[in-house]
Amino acid sequence: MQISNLIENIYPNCVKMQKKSFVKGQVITSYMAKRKQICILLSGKADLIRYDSKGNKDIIERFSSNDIFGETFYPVNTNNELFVSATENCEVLLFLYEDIHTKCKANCKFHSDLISYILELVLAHCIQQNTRIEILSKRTIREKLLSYFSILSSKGFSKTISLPFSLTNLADYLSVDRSAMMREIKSLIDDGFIAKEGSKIKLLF
Amino acid sequence: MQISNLIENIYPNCVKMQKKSFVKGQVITSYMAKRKQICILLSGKADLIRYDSKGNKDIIERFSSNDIFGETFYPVNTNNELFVSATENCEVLLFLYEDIHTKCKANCKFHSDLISYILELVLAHCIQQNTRIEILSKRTIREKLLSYFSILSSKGFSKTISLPFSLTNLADYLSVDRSAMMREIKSLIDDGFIAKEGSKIKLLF
DNA sequence: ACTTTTCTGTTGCATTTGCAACATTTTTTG
DNA sequence: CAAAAAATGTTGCAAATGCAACAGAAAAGT
Repeated sequence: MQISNLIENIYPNCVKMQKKSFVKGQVITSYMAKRKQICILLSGKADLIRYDSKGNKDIIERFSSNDIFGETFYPVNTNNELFVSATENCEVLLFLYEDIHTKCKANCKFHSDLISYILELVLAHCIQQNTRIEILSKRTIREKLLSYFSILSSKGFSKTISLPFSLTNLADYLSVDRSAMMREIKSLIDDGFIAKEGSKIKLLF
Repeated sequence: MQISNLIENIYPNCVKMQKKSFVKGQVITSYMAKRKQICILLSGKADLIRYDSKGNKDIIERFSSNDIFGETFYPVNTNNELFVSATENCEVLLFLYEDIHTKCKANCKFHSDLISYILELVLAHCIQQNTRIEILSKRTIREKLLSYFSILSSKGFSKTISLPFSLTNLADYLSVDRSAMMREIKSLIDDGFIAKEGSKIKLLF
């Protein structure tokens, strides 16, 4: 299914959707407690951000093409402010959950296609979340690294993998201290579990 | 929306659904790589289980009433066997993703109601997953406990919370060693962050 | 009511981890 | 191209954590 087809056919006839562009650094949306907004990132990259009680910037989630986000997916209280900020130029589709949930009068084909499409995106999101939970559930950095590498390896059908992001970001994804992770990577190499050439990693098990 | 209404109206006219009962200990379903099954737990409790390479039982997820699961939500490879086992007597609704995704000929109301209902369940699931990720992302047991308690507190609009499961299960949910968690709970009490009476915990911050 | 299982609570110890601080290399940007 | 910013790599050290092992309390099963 092509989202671009859907958008052009459905908008503005049946669902109130907005397609907006944002430049790097711009705030795409703030999460509001009572609203139920859904956003689909058509292109670009963005971060879900919170400033904690001490004022530290906290990146909660990173979004790229075809990711779906918005307060509908995230628990929002009145006492924590969450917002999504573009880290690259972005194109975003914005609408409200109730506008797609409540059927249009015509019970039109595009409307139900849109719901199916959204369901598909959400399911893909679930799988990603479950993968992350599985990794975060591991008790040691070594186990986290190994299960992350294994998953990448089986996805790419190869014992040699190239990391999709920097080691700094990997440490964030695994939610561990970067220097401790570097130490563990070295130790994995020393113990003969992996070999590393630049950003390519070869699994030896 | 009442799922029971939906089931009685939709079945067996448009979507191939099965409503099955399982007794405690029975296997509800095994996750298969190519299939896309969706299950809705109508009543009872069940665990998503894997046996790791050493044969250790690994509880990946715990389901209760109105939880939605199945291989559609979880990354499945051919080399790891996942299955869902009833820990209490269960009633489960089973169907295939393609059977609801592909619209029925009649484009019937029940069909699209079902999709909306599933979307709602999936969104609830997403919020739970995001909550868990947020907690697992914390670096220390203390932070994990405090953020878990805070979330429970804001959900229940009260500084006094009662844990929804045993301390043993809480340690699993936080993915930390139980004895280390007990030590940290004691230390939180000593430092005046919380007070504890049986399974009730009072936040003092 | 008795037995068995699960849960709670505790401790010592070795290991892992986060933290801070730094030098070097690579990448980005004006 | 030069300057600034980000990423990589490394280390010492204190603190946090997992692990193992145990005893008593509570809950569940027969």
